[in-house]
Amino acid sequence: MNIQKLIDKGLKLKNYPKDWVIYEPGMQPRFVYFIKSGEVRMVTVSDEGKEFIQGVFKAGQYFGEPALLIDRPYLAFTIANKDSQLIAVNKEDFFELIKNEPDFSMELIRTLSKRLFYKSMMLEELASEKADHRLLTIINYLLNDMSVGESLKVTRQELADMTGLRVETVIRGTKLLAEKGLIKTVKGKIVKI
Amino acid sequence: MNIQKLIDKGLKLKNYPKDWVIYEPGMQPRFVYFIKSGEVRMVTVSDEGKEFIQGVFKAGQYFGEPALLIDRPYLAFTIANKDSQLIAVNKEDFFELIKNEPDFSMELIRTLSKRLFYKSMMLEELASEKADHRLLTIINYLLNDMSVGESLKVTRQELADMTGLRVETVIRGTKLLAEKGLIKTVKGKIVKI
DNA sequence: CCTAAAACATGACTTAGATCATAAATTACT
DNA sequence: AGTAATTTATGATCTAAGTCATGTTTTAGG
Repeated sequence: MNIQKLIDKGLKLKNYPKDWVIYEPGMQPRFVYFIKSGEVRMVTVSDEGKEFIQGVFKAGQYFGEPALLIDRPYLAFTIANKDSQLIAVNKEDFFELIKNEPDFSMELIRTLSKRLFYKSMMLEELASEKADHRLLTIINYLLNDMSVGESLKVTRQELADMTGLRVETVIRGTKLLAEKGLIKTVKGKIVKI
Repeated sequence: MNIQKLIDKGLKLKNYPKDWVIYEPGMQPRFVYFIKSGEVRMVTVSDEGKEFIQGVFKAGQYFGEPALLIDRPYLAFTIANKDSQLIAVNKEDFFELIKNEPDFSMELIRTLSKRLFYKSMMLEELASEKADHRLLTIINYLLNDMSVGESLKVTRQELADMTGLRVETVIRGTKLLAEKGLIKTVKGKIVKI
């Protein structure tokens, strides 16, 4: 979906400062959010306060549709990772979009499929694989759309929050993977080879 | 999607006996499968042979679209749980369906959203919660669309394969949950209250 | 450039759940 | 009904990863 199109339709941009909570678990979904600029993370938090990163969304992407489409309260927090500009599209407008923009409908199906694929992969990992395997899998996933020499700009804590592990375990794990030559690190940063 | 409609279009039903493997990880997706009758389970298997149930599909449902839509090899096995009748719809026909049956497109979006929702919930569980919490969550999920007094017809092993736990852990866990009154069991069977 | 904060590191100890082994209870089948 | 196969049950270890405590290094901001 072209963000400009939404703006042309008269939808308003809104600014969200870094760390702003866009929505919370339990809230009834009213909008789908399109990202003009910035970055948003979607996290669930367990009773004991442990965070799990369900996804990260960047400029050009949108989030919040599944809950809206099946009419169930959100189950995650979405929080601005950086200062961000979003367009909140309400239910009716979103359904209009699906109906009247045939390309969008197809694009949405593909997007949902991609996310489903990622979640299936992660589920298998969390259910069956041990720490190092899990770690290697997301690292490779994150490195996938990067160019050789580039380094991952995620912290060990974030890797922990994506894998359900603890920082210490991630630290020890990356070290081990680097020793085994399965990943390359330069001054602690994980680098694409 | 109405299965009858597909049959009317001239698509052929095919029989799959119980335990038949419909597709395997690594295969290039060519079809979306609609279930006329029977039941299919989708499982991933780790290197050490541990199975994880990604989903169970029943009559009227379809499976295999995500991989097809994003053109990536399957990552799970799909296996007939019972003798089943399926219709394999090829890529072109499936895209036709999306384009020309406006209701189907919307239905597909909803279906994908629902599955995404379930996977997000399970990811949070596997990443952050401990055994008993995980157990209680799927048990409640499974009990959800059942009527009071009815009993779950899944084995402890299947619960284990849905939660990433081991049978023994599931057995001890359900016992504990029953003692705490969080679930009700009758002769080992978990019963909806 | 200097300081504070964030991120990374490492050792010691604890624990939830896996693993292994063995048996009782159900269920399914001839 | 009787036997085999599956499922449930339970105790005894074992171990990967969590937890806690205390550094060191890197990064960011004035």
